[in-house]
Amino acid sequence: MTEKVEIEKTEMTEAEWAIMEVVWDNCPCAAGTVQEALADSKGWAYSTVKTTMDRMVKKGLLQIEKIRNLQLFSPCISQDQARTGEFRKMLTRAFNGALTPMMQFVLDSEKLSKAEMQALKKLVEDKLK
Amino acid sequence: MTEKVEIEKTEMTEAEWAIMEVVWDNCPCAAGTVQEALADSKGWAYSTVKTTMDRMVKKGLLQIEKIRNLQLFSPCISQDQARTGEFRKMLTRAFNGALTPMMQFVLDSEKLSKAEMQALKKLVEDKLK
DNA sequence: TTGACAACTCTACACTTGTCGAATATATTT
DNA sequence: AAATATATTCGACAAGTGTAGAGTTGTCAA
Repeated sequence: MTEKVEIEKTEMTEAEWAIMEVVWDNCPCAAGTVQEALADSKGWAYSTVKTTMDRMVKKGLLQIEKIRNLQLFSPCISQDQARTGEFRKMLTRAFNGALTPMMQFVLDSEKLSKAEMQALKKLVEDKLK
Repeated sequence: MTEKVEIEKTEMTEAEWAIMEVVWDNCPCAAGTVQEALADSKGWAYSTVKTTMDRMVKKGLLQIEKIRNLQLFSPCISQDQARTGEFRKMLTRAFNGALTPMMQFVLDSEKLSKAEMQALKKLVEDKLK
């Protein structure tokens, strides 16, 4: 018998990502909370945020738990899952999925500070032990 | 006097990226060439490809050079620029722009083979020299 | 009970993207 | 020149996204 594995799509638009971040940090959280948290940076109206969040529920990015009359949203995917998704997408697209060339590219093109290089070196060495 | 620097948006959809790759490899190149190159993987009609490419011209991703009645497309941004764009976007979104944490995450979550780790180690060491 | 609010639902609209088919224009081959 | 093959141009339409006002409903203090 074949297990049905749900592979969650973690594709998110900028707006969705912004909302997601607030939800990750304040889970579970109401639409109003998100709206307020993003007021400065985005200036979205309540209904804008709410509409987007409702759509995110439909897409399986968020879920709602209703407490009496209040809707509390929580993420359906962890921040790490989302990070992995973003990373993978970038890797696939821009480097054909190949890690080493990607690393090469980063080392060559992003000008890492000495400190960053040292940190990285340590990371690698520790990992190899 | 202030120089006006055009910062090119490298945002691309999946479809656009696929087309871009063909153009990078066959520059300058006609819409038909792209359509044929993607026939197997995408199965798009000629007009689908052409419409998308025209839109890409409007967005500044491609440019057209016309030879008699034939339009030859070339990229306005290099593959490296696009790669950098993708990478940066991922970094900003998922890691708040911080490189070292991102590296940490990759080392922890992507299961690199011994060989990849060795390769990476070498990359870093060479860079540090 | 009556406002005043806060939260939610509905509807809308413009723009982008994915996808083409049909009509035209141009070139090439009999 | 007529027929054939190519390219290009023009809509078009459905989904998805950004963005939000207006109306409805539930809640709480006076």
